[in-house]
Amino acid sequence: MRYAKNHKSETRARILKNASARLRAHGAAGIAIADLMKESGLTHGGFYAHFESREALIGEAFRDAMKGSPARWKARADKAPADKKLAAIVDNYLTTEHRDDPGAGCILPGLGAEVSRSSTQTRRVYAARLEEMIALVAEHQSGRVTKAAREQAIGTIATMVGSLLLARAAGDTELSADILKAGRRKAMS
Amino acid sequence: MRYAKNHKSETRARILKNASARLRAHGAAGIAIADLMKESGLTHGGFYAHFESREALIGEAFRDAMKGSPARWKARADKAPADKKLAAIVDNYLTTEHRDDPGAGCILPGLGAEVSRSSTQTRRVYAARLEEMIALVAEHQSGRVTKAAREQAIGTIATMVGSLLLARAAGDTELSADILKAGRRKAMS
DNA sequence: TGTACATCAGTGAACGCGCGTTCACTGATGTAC
DNA sequence: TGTACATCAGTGAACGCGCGTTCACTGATGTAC
Repeated sequence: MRYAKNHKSETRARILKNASARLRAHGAAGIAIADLMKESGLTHGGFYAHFESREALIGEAFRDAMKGSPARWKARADKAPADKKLAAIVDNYLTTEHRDDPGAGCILPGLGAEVSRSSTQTRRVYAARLEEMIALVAEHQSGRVTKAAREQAIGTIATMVGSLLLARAAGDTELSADILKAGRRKAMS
Repeated sequence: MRYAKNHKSETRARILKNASARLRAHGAAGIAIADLMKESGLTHGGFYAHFESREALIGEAFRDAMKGSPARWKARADKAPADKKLAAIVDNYLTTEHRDDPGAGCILPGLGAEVSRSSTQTRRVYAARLEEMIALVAEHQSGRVTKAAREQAIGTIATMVGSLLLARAAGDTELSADILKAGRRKAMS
């Protein structure tokens, strides 16, 4: 064979990873096949050897991007001492780095609006991941996962997502720094 | 004259109003000239008698949409008794009606992501309107507009926007209702 | 009062461009015999 | 060992479609003289 055994699956994974970053940074409209393939070191024609269609790719990229946030949150919490797990999640979320690099970060602030216009299946994926995040925050915020803890966790996540959204729109300004700071405090309250 | 004196300006205002609703409901990508003109009762060719370009229209529609939220918040607060002005703003924001009709509502949850990729001018408009909203909330939340009151107001707005974003993505589900409820409580806390 | 011309909101065919998708082809390696 | 053929990831020209934009034209009214 001309290529290593796992060559094709690696190429596919590379395309998917790039698509996932583009999705987070620029939304679905930011995924143009020719650009994406060029970024992945190939020409546009090769795309269809890996994916059924642009639409199918976006579906997969979305699932991939949605997996990222709960995974990163869990990793942050695991590394922090027992009494600082929630703070670790919040403080790593509302940073200027996360604000300025949406392609590497959470998909919720950037894509929430697009999801609300998407298929039922897409929204189920969204809801399932969000529930994971709620459970994770509730666990570290209240110790137990009661109804009240769930409500509090949802409020915290909504504050985090809203703060990042507003901070990103405000760009690199004083207002933006104020938003991140206010969001951190409100989320933990 | 074939038309009333203010006929042209009325037509222009109608196109702009429809564009503003489309912007909030579907983002900039949701504004297609032919569809927009059809909705406004005209054919696509007439568009350029009113606007320089699609890009120019989007800029104006954005400014129009951004004006809406602080205006609506102020109207709600003015109608409420002195001790319930903040609650009036929050409770009217985090409703199923607002969730299900983005075209008539706040532009922040839906368009924040797009704004972060826009021109400096667009972002200045955004920042200016957001400051108005912060001042309005701070006034009704803390009585005075101190630095601490400002921080608290920002947290409240971030919670409102984040909750609406998540609730819209979740659609008309139990989770969505939980988000609206948790958001109302967190925002007021 | 009548004629010729200007005005102007709106029409709809046509153009050009970007982009998703298709498809015949390439070129390197594996396999059959 | 050598020859013919299959395989398969990737190439790049070409196609078709949607959509923003242009432009010659319409048709009703106003104005000049």
